[in-house]
Amino acid sequence: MNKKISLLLAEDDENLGQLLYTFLKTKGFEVELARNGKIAFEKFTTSSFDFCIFDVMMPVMDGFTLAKEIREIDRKVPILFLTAKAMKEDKLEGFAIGADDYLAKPFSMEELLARISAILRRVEVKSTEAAAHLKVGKIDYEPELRLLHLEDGTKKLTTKENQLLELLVKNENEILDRQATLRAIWGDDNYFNGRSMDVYIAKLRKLLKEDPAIEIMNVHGKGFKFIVK
Amino acid sequence: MNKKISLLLAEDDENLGQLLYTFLKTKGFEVELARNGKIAFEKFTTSSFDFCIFDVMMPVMDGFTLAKEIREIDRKVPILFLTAKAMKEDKLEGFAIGADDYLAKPFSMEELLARISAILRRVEVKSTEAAAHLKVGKIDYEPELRLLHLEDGTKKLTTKENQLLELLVKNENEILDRQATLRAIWGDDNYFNGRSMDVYIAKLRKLLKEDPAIEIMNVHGKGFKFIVK
DNA sequence: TTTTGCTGTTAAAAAAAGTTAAGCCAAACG
DNA sequence: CGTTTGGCTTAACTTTTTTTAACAGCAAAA
Repeated sequence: MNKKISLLLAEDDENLGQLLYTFLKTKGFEVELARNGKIAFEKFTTSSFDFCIFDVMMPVMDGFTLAKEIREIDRKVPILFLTAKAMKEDKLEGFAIGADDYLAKPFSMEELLARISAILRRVEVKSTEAAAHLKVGKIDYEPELRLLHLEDGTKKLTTKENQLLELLVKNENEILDRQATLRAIWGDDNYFNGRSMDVYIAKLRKLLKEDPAIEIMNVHGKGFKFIVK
Repeated sequence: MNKKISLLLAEDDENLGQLLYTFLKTKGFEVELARNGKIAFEKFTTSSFDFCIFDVMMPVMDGFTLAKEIREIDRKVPILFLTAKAMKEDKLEGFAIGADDYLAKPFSMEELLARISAILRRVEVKSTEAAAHLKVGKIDYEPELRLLHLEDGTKKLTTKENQLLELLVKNENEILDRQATLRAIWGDDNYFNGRSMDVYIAKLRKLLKEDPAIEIMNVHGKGFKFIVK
């Protein structure tokens, strides 16, 4: 699916650092861990990040100084501070620098995640997608516009046709689990929705049959597999 | 250059409401105060706001419900919750809905202001570039003036035409939920209003058809999607 | 091999949406 | 006042999209 969100994490405490690193990784972020502000700043300047999480108290270069430096070169990247003390002055200083949020230790992982999401949701919106064209064999497919360009003209896909084909194509050569797909598109994997899905598989096969290199293969009891030879 | 930032404040407590209202006014915001969620929602649908501050506990319609309704029609507007209890579950629920921040009573005015600023800074960058002003190819739309400039003259939109088009444009490339839209514009999502909306969709399509890059796409059972290719 | 469950396919039914026109009501006009 | 006008809703009919039904075929288990 979408590109992973890259996250710069600056935390000097080994334990907490590892914990956060692992947690955020499992949540699907791409994470860089820096042990102090200086290292973090170097990382920031050499590659690019979508989000920053900084501990305030760190050796060599503290979180505030780091944030100030970064704000000089990037006015927009969201920054979230972690701090041991919930001191109001610190808090205000952080916001003044341009913090986006502030989390006092101890905090729960859930809460951290919730805050990251809250901030990212808005920032992310526009930055994404540039109308991805999927070219498979003779076929040119634009999921965003629900268009399937075939040899004999362009077919406008219906909502369901498009959702299903998009999932199939995005999981090319992998098994698309039947139940998971039903839940994803129909919301429920009951019998009738299953039959409905089979009907749509038949429709897609009919549409795609002009390209013999493409096949929607059934994996009995498991799901379907979109294959390009 | 800058227009005042408009702020929707939903707070049932008379004292706190007045206090916040006055404070925010002096800080240069344009503030609307609503005594409960229902009134707030009506205000939100009739005029437009840059920022929302909602008390969680309110009669008639609580802050969470209000936020949910608003998120259906505006995925981006920042929402900050105020609550008497600093309960973690509440907090998480708020973030899940798409809150941007969360402030537990009692809080200082300074802190409130700091948080508003922190959130706005991020949002503002985008909103200036975006503007509620659509200019695509031949079409130029001014929602505030209800004017649609086409190749062959300017069309004055009616109230409903304008409300619907504005919502569509503001949610460009995203699904505009059918029911939420009905509640936002018609106040009720019954069958007849639904048909009425379909009639307006047809009208808008007819108006916009001169620009082939624009499409109002239907997402069966969900709503409509305004697409600019 | 037989049975059972899963899938392929086509057709019919149902639901949602597209379109056009008629009806209704309130504000503006004569 | 009666009439016109504009905006919105309701109605009627059409088309599209999705679901359900029916039956045939095939795969795996018994």
